[in-house]
Amino acid sequence: MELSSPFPMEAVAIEKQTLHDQVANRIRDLIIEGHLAPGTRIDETMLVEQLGVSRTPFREALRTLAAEGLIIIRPSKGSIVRKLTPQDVFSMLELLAHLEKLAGRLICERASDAQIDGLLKLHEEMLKRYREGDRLPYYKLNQEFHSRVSELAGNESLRDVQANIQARLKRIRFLGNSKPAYWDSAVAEHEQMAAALRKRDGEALGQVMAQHLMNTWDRVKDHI
Amino acid sequence: MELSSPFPMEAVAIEKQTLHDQVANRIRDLIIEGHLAPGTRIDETMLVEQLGVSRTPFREALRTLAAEGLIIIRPSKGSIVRKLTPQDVFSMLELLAHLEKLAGRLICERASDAQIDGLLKLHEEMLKRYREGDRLPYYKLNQEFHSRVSELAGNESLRDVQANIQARLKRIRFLGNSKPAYWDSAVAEHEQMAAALRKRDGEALGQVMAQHLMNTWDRVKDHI
DNA sequence: ATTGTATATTTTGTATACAAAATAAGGAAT
DNA sequence: ATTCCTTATTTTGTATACAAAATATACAAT
Repeated sequence: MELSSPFPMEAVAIEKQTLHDQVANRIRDLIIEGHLAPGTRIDETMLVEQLGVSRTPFREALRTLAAEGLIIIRPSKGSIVRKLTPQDVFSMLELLAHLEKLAGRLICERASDAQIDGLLKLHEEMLKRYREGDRLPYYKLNQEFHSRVSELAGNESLRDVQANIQARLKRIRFLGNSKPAYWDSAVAEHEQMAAALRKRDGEALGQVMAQHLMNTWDRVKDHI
Repeated sequence: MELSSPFPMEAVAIEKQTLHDQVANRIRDLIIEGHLAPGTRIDETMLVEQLGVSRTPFREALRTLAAEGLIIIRPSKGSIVRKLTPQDVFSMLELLAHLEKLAGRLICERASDAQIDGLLKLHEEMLKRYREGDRLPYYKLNQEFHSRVSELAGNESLRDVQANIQARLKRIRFLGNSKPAYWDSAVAEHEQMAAALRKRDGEALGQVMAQHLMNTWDRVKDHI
């Protein structure tokens, strides 16, 4: 069923940022870093004041964030930071599992040796952080690893969807790494990924990645 | 690897529409129905006049559409209707193939008999239109069929992503049904889906659906 | 004719102002 | 005290106004 992608990859141009974009980024960070907790009402007057912009770009930013699924706009009743139900998280992880399974298979077919090498380097970095017990850097490298796998799969839509879901799950997954035992098992799974990568065994890689994501459900489900 | 979803399905409330939403819907229709061709610049002054709204809700609608991938906002240079490159379409179909493969597997596990029956009824409807040569109604039922498969898979994220991609491909897929031979083969594939559905054979259903989508690439690729 | 440059016009981005809706506050009646 | 209703106050939605940027136009110099 698989077709090898008939298109090469290409670079993207850098665009200038409008106020709207900056505001969207700022709010996104506030949400992801937990300064705006899920369920919190988004106080326009306050935030507009705090960010020093007028309501027009601010509200445009809200539309963007709503479309991304980070907030919910209730007509005439204000916006709130979206609170993920267990159902939401499960469905996102289930989907992500399949997306990354696909990505895993595809990179083994499509990525260059150098690119695979880059992934393995990233993996080594992660291991180092793990051994030294540096949770935050590990976490960031982990995000980077998964993003890059999706990136290198050579399917832009896949990358976009993965990025969106990963962003929305960011906070929750961070919490999931709290228990040491959880971290150990996650690292073990990453070791398996690295092994599959070295062999360019797409089937195995996909399998491990999917399993990894479904295990993530077990690791995070009590934190919701 | 598969877990059966630990959550039941539930109904959703109906929300009132803001002006912004109405405008977004209107423009979406204009794009999907081809009144605003891909690549076309979106003339704010003209459309705002035509729709009888001010620029504020109009521009908010643009943000929403941009987040959905239907238009592209180039800062200070206006918005254009997004033109899909062959790469874009391929990547969307490749992804869609995997999403619907997953959906096919899941409905066989999770959907009720009545729901599967509903799908088969829809299929019969489609056949009738096919035999009578009514392309447009067939096309609409087809969209409905694929949407409902994703709906019944019981994974909200999957449904959302499928809906988004399907919407963006709407026009192009319509064009793909032009040649009679193409239509014949698409219907043949749908017959296979129905057969798998009747047996609740998720593996087979997923397989056919994925194949169906990859064949769609062949059916549409010359229309881009 | 072509290129370049200066000026006018249009288009886009943001702020403010006003209207409508929702929420909160203040009593009166039970 | 609790419920209901009425009236402020706040919050949200939309329109308009102004600023900045981009594009088009006109004209001169080569």
